[in-house]
Amino acid sequence: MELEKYIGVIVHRADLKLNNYYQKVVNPFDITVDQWEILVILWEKEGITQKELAERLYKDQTNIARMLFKLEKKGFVHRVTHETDRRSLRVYLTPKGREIKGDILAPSIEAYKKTVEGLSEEEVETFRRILAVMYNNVKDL
Amino acid sequence: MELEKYIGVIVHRADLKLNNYYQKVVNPFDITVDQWEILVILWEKEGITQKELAERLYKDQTNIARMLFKLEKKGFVHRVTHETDRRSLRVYLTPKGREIKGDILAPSIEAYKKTVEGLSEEEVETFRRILAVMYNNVKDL
DNA sequence: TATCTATAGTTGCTATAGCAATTATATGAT
DNA sequence: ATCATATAATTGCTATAGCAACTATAGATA
Repeated sequence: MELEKYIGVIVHRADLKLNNYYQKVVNPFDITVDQWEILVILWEKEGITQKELAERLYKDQTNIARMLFKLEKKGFVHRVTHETDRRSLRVYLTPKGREIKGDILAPSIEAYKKTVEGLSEEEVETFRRILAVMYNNVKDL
Repeated sequence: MELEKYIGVIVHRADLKLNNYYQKVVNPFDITVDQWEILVILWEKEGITQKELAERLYKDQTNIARMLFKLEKKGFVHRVTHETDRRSLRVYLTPKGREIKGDILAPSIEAYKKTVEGLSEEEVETFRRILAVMYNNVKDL
């Protein structure tokens, strides 16, 4: 069977290219795409724990911790021990972290539009639906 | 804009899950998914250079070199200096590398079938087409 | 209360991704 | 033939992914 027939292969290639492009979009803000994902969640709701952040982003707690460490080092977030559970850390934005929210939205939406250029809204929806089916097909295997 | 609307975000999540599943499929053969991709190409044609392999797989030459080093260490491939261009290395399979071809095909096809379960062949084709459009939309940005 | 178990986070390890710089070899221009 | 440029591969660096092991704290139970 040809390599390009495998869904995993073509999705992986597309993922790399998409990530590459999105990285260029957020580069001016001195963050990575994954760090941007964390910020998107925090812009919506601060004070959640690392574990909650990991669950919300479907990412490994280990990596969330490491990304937050970098975001903290760069001055975008700070972490505070949970008042009633001293094992947990609550994550908050710094002024610098809140500041870029407004600047990053327009280029983000622009990036989305460029991604789906030439496709109808219906096609994009179809794509989402099929991708979700595939995701669910393999997620517990 | 919600995180899950971004194509890059959902494709990335799907990619991780797919890779995770495919890794489990090739685990019994002591290779990674990316090493499997290299082997698929070599099963079709041996003696190509690392550069050609990188181009064929749309991967970085740097990483191809490192993956081949690991495949060589594990005894699946060996590399020979090109006769007329001593900068290049031709990659060949070892008997061990050829051997697993037959054993890995069935589980690979099985994995494909599980991935597209519940989808018509037409839906999968639509998915491929839309993914290709998105890929081309961002590949040179 | 003492202990056992579960949980949040961290550290260490290995994998790929991709970029910059380096080395060795080829090739084209003078 | 010599020198400048291009190319194949390697090395080094930083990023995420994910697993196992470890630490500290919470919560449940005897």
